[in-house]
Amino acid sequence: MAIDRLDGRLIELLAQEPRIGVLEASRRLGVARGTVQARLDRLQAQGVIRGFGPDVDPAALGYPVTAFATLEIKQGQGSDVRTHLATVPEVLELHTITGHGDMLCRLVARSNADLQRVIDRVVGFEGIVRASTAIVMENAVPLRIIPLVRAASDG
Amino acid sequence: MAIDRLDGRLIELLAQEPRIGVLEASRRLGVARGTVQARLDRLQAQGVIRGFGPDVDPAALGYPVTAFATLEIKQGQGSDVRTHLATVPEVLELHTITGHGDMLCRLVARSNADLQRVIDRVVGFEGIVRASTAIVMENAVPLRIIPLVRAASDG
DNA sequence: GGTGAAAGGTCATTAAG
DNA sequence: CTTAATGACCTTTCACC
Repeated sequence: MAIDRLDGRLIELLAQEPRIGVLEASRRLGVARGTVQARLDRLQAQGVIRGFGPDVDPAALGYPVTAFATLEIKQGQGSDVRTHLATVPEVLELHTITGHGDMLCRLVARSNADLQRVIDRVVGFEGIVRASTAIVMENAVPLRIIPLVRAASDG
Repeated sequence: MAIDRLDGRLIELLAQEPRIGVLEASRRLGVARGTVQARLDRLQAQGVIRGFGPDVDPAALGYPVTAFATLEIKQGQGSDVRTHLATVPEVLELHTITGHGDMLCRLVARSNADLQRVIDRVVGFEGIVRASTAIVMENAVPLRIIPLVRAASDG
């Protein structure tokens, strides 16, 4: 189940230089090409590596404002709220969290003013009782995974 | 600055099938190779596409528990807290948010019991006054970007 | 458009758990 | 004995000029 040292180094290498191929990776890691290929296949089969999709920056798309909204949901309306929020493009992710029918969602907007429009659309749904929004001022630690990979592979 | 319809379709295509090359992408989109290559170069130069790093699933690494912690920071200790949290592998991201010296961080742990260890390590720092943690029960909408890309390219 | 290179697959051999 | 790594070979496909 867990990944070993070589898996960890492979993931790190791919994260740092995504453009290198299997052959180049095998050279860098000092192992055979087939080994890298087998590891990659296994990591993807296990679901450790979900894919290699493009990493898109919302700010560069014109949405420089990020916010987190905590939503209080009316009993039994969770499913409807999920469906509703999934239709809002500015909702980048949504979690149900511990607490009395609470959800947490990540939003982006074109500006602070535009955030009002987004929030109105988000909470404009009968199942949502209350919403509390926190605007992100600085992304001190951008979403990262490498340190965790190191920890998981006892690197 | 903004992306057009073709950019949007290209990003979508790459998100759905990351393994396809420039040539195959040009066939699917019905445009010339050079066009796709130029668009890709421009999108990366503009920062819209940050890269094609591997998308790693923390759960598959053995960290199935996710939580969000809101931290209240002592005045003037923000920088030290950032440095401290950056050393904790289980801290996947950290934001400074609106509110009285507040930060929001995303954590993962091996189990609910292990979460206690992670939180202890996170808050075991003098600059942190108070911490409030919400455990994620269900990731109703996984982190996504395609709907926003569609909206940005008026797709 | 042509060409050098790499990806992806299969195989037998060898090493290690 | 089972699993994994290796190096060799092959064909298709792509990236670059």
